[in-house]
Amino acid sequence: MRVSRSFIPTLKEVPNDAVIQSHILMIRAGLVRQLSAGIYSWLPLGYKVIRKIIDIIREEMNAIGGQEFHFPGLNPKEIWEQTGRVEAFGDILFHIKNREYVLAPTHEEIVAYHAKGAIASYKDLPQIWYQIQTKFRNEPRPRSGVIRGRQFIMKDAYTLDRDDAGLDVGYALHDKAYRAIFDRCGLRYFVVGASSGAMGGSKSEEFMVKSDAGEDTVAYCEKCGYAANAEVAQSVAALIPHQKESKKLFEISTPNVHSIDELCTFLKIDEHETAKSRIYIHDAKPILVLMLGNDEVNETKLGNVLGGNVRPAHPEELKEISGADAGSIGPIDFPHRIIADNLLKDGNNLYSGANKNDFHIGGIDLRRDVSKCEYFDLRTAENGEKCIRCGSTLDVFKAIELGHIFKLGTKYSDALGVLYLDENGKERPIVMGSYGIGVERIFACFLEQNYDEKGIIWKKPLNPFDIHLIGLNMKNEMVSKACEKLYIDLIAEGYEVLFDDRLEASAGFKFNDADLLGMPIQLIVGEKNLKDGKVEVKNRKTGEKKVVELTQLNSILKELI
RNA sequence: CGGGGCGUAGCUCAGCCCGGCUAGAGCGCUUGGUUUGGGACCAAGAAGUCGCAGGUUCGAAUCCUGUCGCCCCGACCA
Repeated sequence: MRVSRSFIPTLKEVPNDAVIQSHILMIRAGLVRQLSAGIYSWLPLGYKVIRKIIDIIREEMNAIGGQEFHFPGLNPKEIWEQTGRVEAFGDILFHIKNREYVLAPTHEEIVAYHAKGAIASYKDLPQIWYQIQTKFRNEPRPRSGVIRGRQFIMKDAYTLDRDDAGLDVGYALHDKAYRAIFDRCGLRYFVVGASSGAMGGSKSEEFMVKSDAGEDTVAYCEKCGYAANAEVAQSVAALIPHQKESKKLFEISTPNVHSIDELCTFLKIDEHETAKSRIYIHDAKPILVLMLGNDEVNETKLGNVLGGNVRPAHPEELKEISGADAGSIGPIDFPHRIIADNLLKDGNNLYSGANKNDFHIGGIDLRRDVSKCEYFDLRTAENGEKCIRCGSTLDVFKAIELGHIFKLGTKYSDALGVLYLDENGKERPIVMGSYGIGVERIFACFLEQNYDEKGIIWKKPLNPFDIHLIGLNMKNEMVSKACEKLYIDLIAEGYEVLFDDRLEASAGFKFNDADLLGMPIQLIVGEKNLKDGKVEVKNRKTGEKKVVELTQLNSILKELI
């Protein structure tokens, strides 16, 4: 492709709207342009990369027996009402104004609709159906460039099986395909497993890329591979030491002390000598949750421990329940259920609220004074704590979710009546799995992992071109003739070549554009070297430059690419 | 939806607080010329309903009200 005839609008300056690196680079390198919040147009160079990503996905999906579909983006609302998902999606679902249609945010309903009746026998199963298609979600706040858009390309796959054993097989196949896809795309990623108890033992795994631009927080152990969403991640943190002697309980006047920080300052004590109290309402009954020092209650873990409905108590409710307002609540003589974080186990000589405004109690020995207390893991794992599995150090960081595989079960088959006959002639619901990959997210994550201060650093197989051929002074006949020949020859050799044949652009301008666009190899053709029958080969990643004989160019390129 | 910021030329931004001539700069773009190994130089030029609507005023990019859009933080994320 000739630069002089291509639409590759590169930008010198950092666009106002872009904040994260991948977004900045996409816009600066002329890969994408924004149309509206969360809505992007892919420009030719960017779309070339999108197609390469899609090709890889398609190959790996076909390799596990997937059959490619193209389902409509426009769906009858009625089908979505039958599964209750018009309500479940709420404002996220786009509605068409002048007909009873919705824009599909995913396609479980449509898969189930087509499977119904058409798959009538166990002999028709299993099936793997997939598509690579545009999805629509009315995100309340699109952000981070193409990472969270209102319209995006998704590979979504669905398995149809007779039973859970079949589903296990389909799920494992997708796990394998996903690893192959992300490996081939050259991404550094990891897999977060989460067994969601509420779904009846259903399994789900998320494929994540570490990035500050991410929306999920995960805890990850490099050594053993333990990875979990921070909401559920477990860690080993030091218990507070049990002191030999427990003091007696004593009450202290603490006027205007409402937080752990204020209490520590007021009494000149360490945070680890205090226990913070929070009151929740669990199935209409109050419950006191005790945390060490300033640790926050992890409400996801709390919910998992308690089951049922859990919500923080309203400020107005606190006094009636405990006798005090927030800041003075504590476990001593608290008349309802008390649970505490594991770190407080065996704690003594602790300070906490007195259930009387402006008073705290010291000398609390939890074993002695709060004997009915139950202990659970209720805190959020923090960076640097020990891995629950292997004991080495946990990393807690932000991550981008690239893909998600999970076992659906019979939710949609039941709702839509998607049944088949088994060997015994008995009707059974088809067991489904659902598997998604964000195509643009692969793109963005690749950029997040492959750039420097000059621009993008592409590598096979996603690079839009293999070679960036740069004619330094195209008005010089020797240079232009040599470039034209190289362009033809390299293409004939099977390389994808971007040819900067611009007449006017100066050398420096072309170099900087080439570094920004980031093709793996730059082939620089200038008068000086050409006089000696040589050209310069530059490795974009290492910056290494070699002046080589034209006659040896082919073998050198073969080594490099 | 809550909090914050921004909307002036293709891009980045100044001007706005304190209203006043034909609304500016840099980059980019066009034409001519000189250049061509790390974002060249000279000369001439094109380009903006100052987001939109209403109001105040002799006069509004500037003040007021409303509205739309975009970005960031939070909430949300099947």
